[in-house]
Parts: sequence; structure tokens; C-alpha cells
Amino acid sequence: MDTEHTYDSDNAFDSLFGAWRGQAIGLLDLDAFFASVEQLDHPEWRGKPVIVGGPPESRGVVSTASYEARMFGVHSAMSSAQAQRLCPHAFWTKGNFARYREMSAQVMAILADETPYVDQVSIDEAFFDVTPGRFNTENPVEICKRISARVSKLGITCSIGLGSSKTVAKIASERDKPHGLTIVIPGTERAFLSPLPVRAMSGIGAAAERMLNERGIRTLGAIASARQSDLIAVFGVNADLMRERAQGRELSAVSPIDAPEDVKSVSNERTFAHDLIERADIEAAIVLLGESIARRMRRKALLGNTVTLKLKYSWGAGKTIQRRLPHPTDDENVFVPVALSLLSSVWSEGMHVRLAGLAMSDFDSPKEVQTDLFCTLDERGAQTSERRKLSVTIDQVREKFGEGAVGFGRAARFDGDIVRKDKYMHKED
DNA sequence: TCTGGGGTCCTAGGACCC
DNA sequence: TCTGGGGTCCTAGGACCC
Repeated sequence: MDTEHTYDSDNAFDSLFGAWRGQAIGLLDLDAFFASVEQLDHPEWRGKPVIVGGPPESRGVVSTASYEARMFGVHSAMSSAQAQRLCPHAFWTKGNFARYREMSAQVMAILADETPYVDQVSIDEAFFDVTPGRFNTENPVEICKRISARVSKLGITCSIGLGSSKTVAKIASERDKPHGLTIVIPGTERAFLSPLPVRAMSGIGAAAERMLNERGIRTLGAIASARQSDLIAVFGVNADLMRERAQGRELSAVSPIDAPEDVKSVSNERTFAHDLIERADIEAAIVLLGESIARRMRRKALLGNTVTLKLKYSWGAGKTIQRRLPHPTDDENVFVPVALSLLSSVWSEGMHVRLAGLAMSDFDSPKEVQTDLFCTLDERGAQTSERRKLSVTIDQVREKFGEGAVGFGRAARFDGDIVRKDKYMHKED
């Protein structure tokens, strides 16, 4: 790695060459991940500003900016239009998520090779537990260095934070980017955390920050010693946990990697380059969202009980409405009509829709669900329609021949995510 | 014409039952 | 006819994360 920072340099010798005391948790964060993969795959983009995100001309935002683009002030979540003004010569790409998932899996495999205790937080982040004696007895610092080197061999880099809890590891990982290793020696957590602004700790966003500041609480040290009533006012039932985290003494377990993933919801939403005005267009969008959700649910063998419809309007406001279904299902022919029936509660003629979203949630526990795609679900009262069988067949064709292999008239309303009235009026089925 | 798309978790109110 | 309180389910919305 380029650099290695140890928070407490006086004790660094002990931790590097002596025994690590207590729990050792690492947080690995892939540096500018999507942009780095693009630079790996496009040699001509290396050393140049690269922006992964939606097109500037159609309400896109920046997903990831390479470090070269960040020097121009471009950052994640910025509107693409603004990013283009700041950095007009950047290379743009919408991104290739299948490729990112593949790279991510290779990194996670490296972690899994070093320790079975891995919590993947997102596509580019994971906690890992390298507590001596838990899986092996090697010095955690050495393990982190090796992980970093192994990731570099893939052609991308990571930053790692190492400490005695998830909170400390996460904050440490952000101290030195890209390609850094920051170690917080056990026993120095409180001194490390205490001067940091409250926003440094995950779980504290704009709203909590404002409430804390109103009470004169601006640093993690101030949270550590705040009045209980203040913390309850801001964090509610999580007051004690947040204080412990700010003190660097929360118990944070990293679960074994083979723990079953516990999916709570599957959703899909789309912001349209141009507002949708007509009912038929909004309905067509909901149908398409439902197809994608159903396919992912079937792949994960999930049966959902609740469907949620979400709209955002041209003036910025949004509405969600949800309905519990009579039976759990993974069949878009069952839950999409329910979503369509909810449309009138949140939309009426004349309302301009900039975003439509659909979600399925409240899944039955996985062990009750059979994984065979062709299974019938009658025993549990789920509906097995002829149309579901068709959906399953389409899943398999798409799996084999790609997304574009099967299209319906309704899909032809959309060109990418842009509704093309002229197009669907000719292709309407 | 400035704001995406995937999630998780929490809260609060109303309906309903006892 | 008026009344309390607890528990649970359902629903809408907001805060937060990457």
C-alpha cells in the first residue's frame, strides 16, 4: 500500500510486532470502485477523469467519480449536469453492474480465504474479523497488509481500517484513501474518536446532526459524555448503543460468511428523462418494474406478502402506498394488478410523474420456499397461474440469451428509461 | 431541466380484538 | 350507552447507508 497509518504511534511497535489484544475487526473499502474497474477495463482511461453515472442530459446523478475527476470537485450523488460543468472533458459511462459484481465477488473471495467471519455491507465494502485465536493466530496487521496486496493484484485498490469494533474500523478506513491502512491500537479508541464531528459515525445523518447540534453536541466525544435525556431525544431506543459506539466500546459481531442472507425487500424504480403524464405510460412503467422484481424474487426463491407502489411528482413531492396480498407470491401476474389498482389512490389525471417505483417485501421465511423454479405452490395457497409458468420460462431464456432476448409490446414504450410516445403508438400490441 | 437506485430500520397512528 | 387499556396488525413516511 502507499501508506500505513497507525493512530497511536507510541504503541505501534507493540501492535506490529507484539500481540494484538482483544477483538480485531477490519473494514475493507474499494477505492472509487466502479470508476477503478472502468479504468482497469479501458486502459486509455487510466490517469484520466472517469465518471460513472446517469447521462447529464436526462436527470442522471454521479454514482462514482475517479480520483482524477474528484480533483475537479466531482463527487458521488452530484447531479450529472453539474459534474459535466465542473469536468467537461471527463469520460462518461453508465456502468456495467454485472462486471462490478464479478470483481466484487473476487475481492470477497479473498476475504473469505483469510477468515470465515465476513460481513459484506455493500458491493464495495465488507467487515471482517481477524481476532487472534478466533480463526487463526496471526497478527491482524499482517493479515490486513496481505489482503490489501492481494486486492491490488486484481488491478484495483482498497483502503482498510483496523480496530476493536465496527465503528472504529469504519471510521479508520476513511482516514487514509486511496490505498491506505489505518490501525487504531486497542485502548486508544476513545482518543481516536473523541475529536471527530458527529457525522463521522455511520448512522448519524443530516437530521440527527442538526438535533445534536441544537443540544450543543458536535463531536463523538460530546456524545460519549452527553446527558442521557439528550441522547434519548435524538436516538430514541438506540441512545445507549450510540453512546457505546461513540466511546469505541460497542460489541460488534461479524457473522460467519455462510450465514444465510436475509433479504427484506426487492425493489425497482425509475426516474424518467421526461415526466409521465398519461395513465397508460405510468401503467406500462409499473408493469416493467414488476417484471424485473419478479425475476429477481424467483432467482432468490422469495415469496412476498406486501406490494408497495411509489410515485414522485414533478414538483418533488412523493407518495407511497402499500397493500398486503391475500397470498405470498413471486408472480408479477398477481402483484402487478394489485399495484395498478393502487394507482388511483396516488395519482389522478393531470399529475406529472417523474419517478415510479415498485417493491415487494415481507417475505416468507426461506426454508418454507422451494427453490425449484417449476414447483407448484398450491400447498401454501399461493397462486400458480399459467402465466407464472410463462414468466419462469422467460426467466430461463433471458438467463441463457441475455436481457434483450424477450420483449413485449409494452416494453417498446420505453427506449431505455425514456418514454417514446411516437414509438409505442406504432408498436402497441 | 439541478436530486439515482438499491436497500434497512424506526416511528406513529388507526383498525380491530379482547 | 359510555368507557379504559393492552396487544397486534397494517399502513405511510422519514432517516440513513452505499
